[in-house]
Amino acid sequence: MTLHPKTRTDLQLGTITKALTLLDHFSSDRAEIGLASFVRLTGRDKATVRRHLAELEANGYLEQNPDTRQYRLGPAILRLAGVRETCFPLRGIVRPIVDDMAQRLGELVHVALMQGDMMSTVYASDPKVHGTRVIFDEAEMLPLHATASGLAMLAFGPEEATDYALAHDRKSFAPNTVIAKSDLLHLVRQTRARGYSFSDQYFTSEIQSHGMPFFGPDGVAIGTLAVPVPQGRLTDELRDRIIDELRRGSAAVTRSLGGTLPAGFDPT
Amino acid sequence: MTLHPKTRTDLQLGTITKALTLLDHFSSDRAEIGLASFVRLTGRDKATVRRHLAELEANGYLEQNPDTRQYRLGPAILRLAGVRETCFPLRGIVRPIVDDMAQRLGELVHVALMQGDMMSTVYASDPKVHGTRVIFDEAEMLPLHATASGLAMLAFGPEEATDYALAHDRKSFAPNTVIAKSDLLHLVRQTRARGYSFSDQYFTSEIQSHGMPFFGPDGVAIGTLAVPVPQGRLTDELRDRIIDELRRGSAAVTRSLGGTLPAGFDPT
DNA sequence: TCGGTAGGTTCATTATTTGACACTATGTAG
DNA sequence: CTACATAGTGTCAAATAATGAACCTACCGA
Repeated sequence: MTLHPKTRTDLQLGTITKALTLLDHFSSDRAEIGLASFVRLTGRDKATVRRHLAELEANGYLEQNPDTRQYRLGPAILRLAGVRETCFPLRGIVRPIVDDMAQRLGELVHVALMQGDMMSTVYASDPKVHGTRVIFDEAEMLPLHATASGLAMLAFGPEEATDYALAHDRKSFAPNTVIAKSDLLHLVRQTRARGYSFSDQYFTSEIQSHGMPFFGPDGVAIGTLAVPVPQGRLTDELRDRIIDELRRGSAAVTRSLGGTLPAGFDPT
Repeated sequence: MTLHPKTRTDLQLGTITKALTLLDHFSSDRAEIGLASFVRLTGRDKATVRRHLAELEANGYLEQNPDTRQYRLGPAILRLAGVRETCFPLRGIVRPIVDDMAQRLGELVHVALMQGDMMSTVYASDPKVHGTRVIFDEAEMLPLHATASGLAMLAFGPEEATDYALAHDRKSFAPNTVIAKSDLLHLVRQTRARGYSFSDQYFTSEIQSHGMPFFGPDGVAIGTLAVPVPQGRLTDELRDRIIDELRRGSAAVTRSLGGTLPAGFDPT
């Protein structure tokens, strides 16, 4: 046994990963990306990138806009998403629960799943009752260290995630983003102790957010519920209602997914 | 040197294609697939398959069921589908149009997109008014030569698709499936001439189906609308109504997508 | 105990991928 | 017109990454 702890500079990229990484550059803001842009984004050679793009396109994961010659996500993805949702209807399960929460709170409620070292949105329910609303991009990936969802995940999710988040450099997103390792550790412990996470403009200015995890069959968190609120609207009373809704929502989602709440997590 | 003369019939598949092909084996019936099953399905070496699976999993395209150790589609796909739908909201555009059609007809209406040498379902609207209904698997890929959607595509889609479908062996799905090249060509010409396709139990016994394409900016078909009906329910009157709805639906979808109807296609 | 299944790993060999460079072609802004 | 951006093709030597046979472990039923 070599004792090298996970020292790998983690960049042993296979061809598959290199190609799939290309797809990650798409977002709501970047619907279409051209060859030259990909070359700049990845730093790889143009010929290589082109080969990858061509192969992804041949498989339906990309398609080319005939006018601009830029690439966009292809229909194969829709099909796979359909299969996934048919077989494992997370979104469908979560939706009624979250819609109810949003309705009662009058605030946006947001569901995210752990994915690699980020979180990806599964569903967001906006009750649309206030004039000022949280602008939310469903396609954006959320960092673990700077969001209420992420903190809840770090506190109750798989250990590897916490280790990773602590070991790597953290980007700053807003003036309040917590970067220092000791501070982050403190936040995680605090989150574990009280059962919910709180982000005070860690990710977005003027947004405060509460988060709580839901759990898989082994009592490890697999995703989160979160309620972001515009700064200033958050009163003590609203906070209490949010925590209460999160508790009930977390239990409901966990139950519906066939998961189990871990011993230390008691949504009294 | 042992030489089993490699009877390689397959084309030069890149690593990326090999890996992505693994994902295609998932469907509503096959929600989870184990390593051994993949080996059987693909005929490739176990170690190779395992590496591909691992790399797909690392990127979130697969995840492993902790209990069974089988693989299922992962959350990355949901995210990409979200981006795709945000940027290019085909499903959202198509839904109201198709819902209306289904409502008026009282029959299932089905939207599919061309993808490679198959068609994949984008949306299906079931008005649920009859006792007997068409059972429809949204996740299934449809062959070009044996469905109303496929025939409409062959008649009005890119030439390459027709060439490919005619050049390759065709599978039989039901007693009526058309296999012979000359017969298929005849069907395609007929479809072109009258502007809609008709499948009399080519794909599924007891199902008759009418189809019509919708078009992209260049006047080439990019997808289809189809109305499958249980055999016996299809009267002349219903057929006329279906054709009429298809005509209007095809025009509406084409318009909404910013496409143009080709010169020869006149939905009078 | 055996035999069959399953998931997962190792490592030397090999062949696929890679990137630099050169070249075409189209579009567009000055 | 030039100058510079874009997309795309082709070649080829070098390096890296993919490969498959064999091996290991664990589980299950007889």
